[in-house]
Amino acid sequence: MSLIEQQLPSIPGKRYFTISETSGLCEVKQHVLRYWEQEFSQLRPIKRKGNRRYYQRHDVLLIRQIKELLYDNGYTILGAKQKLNADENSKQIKESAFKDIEQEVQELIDILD
DNA sequence: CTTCTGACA
DNA sequence: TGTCAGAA
Repeated sequence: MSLIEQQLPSIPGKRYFTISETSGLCEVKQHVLRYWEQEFSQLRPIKRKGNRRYYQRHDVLLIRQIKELLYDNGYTILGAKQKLNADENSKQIKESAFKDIEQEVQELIDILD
């Protein structure tokens, strides 16, 4: 989406990534990743044996997005949270709007038949 | 050897 | 956010 995102290493075709790999993939320190996990409810890597974190592609993408908001567009953590929640809401709104239109189209089709 | 938690600067 | 200790 943004210029900086293009510069980060592309995500390998693996399913899970250790915190070490994720840190490298996103260029965000490990302890920061753990901290963000407390701040952003959207960020929830699955935990396995020994409480080790395993991140998936969407986690990596989310982290990159958060990093972009925080480091590149001077958002505060609170602002970034609100931004992400707003995006999530508009996404849901668009989805429900799509369903409504889909419904109306179907009704028009029925009328034409 | 890597990662985790908790504590403290 | 950075760093360290001690455990797993």
